[in-house]
Amino acid sequence: MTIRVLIADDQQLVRTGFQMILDAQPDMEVVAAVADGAEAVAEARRLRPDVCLLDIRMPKLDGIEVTRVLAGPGVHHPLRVVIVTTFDLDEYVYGALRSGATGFLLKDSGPPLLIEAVRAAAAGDALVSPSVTVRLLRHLAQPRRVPAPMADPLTDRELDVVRLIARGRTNQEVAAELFVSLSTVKTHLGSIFAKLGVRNRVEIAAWAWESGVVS
Amino acid sequence: MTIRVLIADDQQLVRTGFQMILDAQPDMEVVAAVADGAEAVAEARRLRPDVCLLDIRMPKLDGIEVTRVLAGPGVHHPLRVVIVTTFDLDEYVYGALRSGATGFLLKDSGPPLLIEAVRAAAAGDALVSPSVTVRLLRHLAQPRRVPAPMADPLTDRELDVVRLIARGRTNQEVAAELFVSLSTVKTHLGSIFAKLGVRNRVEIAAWAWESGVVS
DNA sequence: AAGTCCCTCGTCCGAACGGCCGATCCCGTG
DNA sequence: CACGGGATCGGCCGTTCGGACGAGGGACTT
Repeated sequence: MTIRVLIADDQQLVRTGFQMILDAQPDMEVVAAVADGAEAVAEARRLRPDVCLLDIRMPKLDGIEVTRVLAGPGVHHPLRVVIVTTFDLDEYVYGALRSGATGFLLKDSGPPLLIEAVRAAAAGDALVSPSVTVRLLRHLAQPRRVPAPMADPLTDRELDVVRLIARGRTNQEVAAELFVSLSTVKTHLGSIFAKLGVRNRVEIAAWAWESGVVS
Repeated sequence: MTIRVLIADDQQLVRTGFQMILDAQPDMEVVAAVADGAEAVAEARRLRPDVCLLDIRMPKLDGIEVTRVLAGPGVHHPLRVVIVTTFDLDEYVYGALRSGATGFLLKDSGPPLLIEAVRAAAAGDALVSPSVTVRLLRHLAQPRRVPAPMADPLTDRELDVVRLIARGRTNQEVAAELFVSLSTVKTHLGSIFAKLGVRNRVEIAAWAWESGVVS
């Protein structure tokens, strides 16, 4: 049962390099090597490989968009996709993994990791580059919400206001929902501004989301 | 610069197996191989290895407790710890990673993964077994729901505006940061209101936080 | 060449916001 | 009892926001 692999990268050297590494494995076979996202989609649909190695930076369609098409939600026969990129920017990582990728490799990874990533993807598992994984783990292991002990804590009433503000209510609506007058809401708002050290209601909302007051 | 490794596992065969694999690497050296958690702590403090391979199931102290002692928060000179186990139960995974481990390997992983995991840990990175990673990713990608595929998606420029708005910027400040006029910002705002179906900037912020556009 | 998006910019205007005063009431604590 | 803090109101004023127009240019598709 050989693993059939598709490679998509706009750099010729990368394509051939990956192909040589993978073809040297007895249980792997590169069935296509294309240079842009549109070709990747077409060939993937035609050849139905087990695993797709996709670069992020590609002409026409980038790797994340290709992933969304091939492995995203709602796809009937999703392919395993491993994103391979030079950049490890957070936006790429989360975008890729959200779009349905089952792997994320940096190009500075050695051949062993590439091979293991393909093998893992074929098995339905996922291998992520260690330098990226360490950041994912920090996000996972640090859900502790302690932004600032705040010298002057908000009162209960002020928190009521904060919660409604953070949901997009206007001062009028807050007043109505709390059964107080508009003036009262504005007074509370003033105290909140001072205590949080912010200048407008959107910053209150941002603080509320960050600190977990709303979710 | 050889990587000095400590192995802790209560099974003799596993210890020697790991030791043979790692000692075969030119850049690695096993400095100790112990059979229980108490010994692991003692030897780790005495020899100060670069990486510790810890089993979870061990007499006296289990691998997670050892990790907490050697690499947990508040430790002055934390060691890199890779947890190696036969079981991939979720409790173990999260417990291990929260306690400060920088790697999580299943014993069914091949030697290449073990070697890469040690190398990654020594470099301050983290490698997690693919079969475990895939579950971590699901946890990570799940809360990122897509409430509505949005018939009319935001353009790149509109997303720029959304991100700044969500951080509490005023229209003036957005205009300045994007090098456009106030009118342009307001026009974009209008499109965003229509597309998201919201009525004020705070609801934009709330949408941005919920959808993960900002974090 | 025509059409369609997207980005850009402008004006006018009413509503909402935020800052700054001050004020009353209640309920604790010292 | 006096004091302080929280919650509740009111008025005034300048700034910001948001809606509703119109309009030009650049890029891409047909």
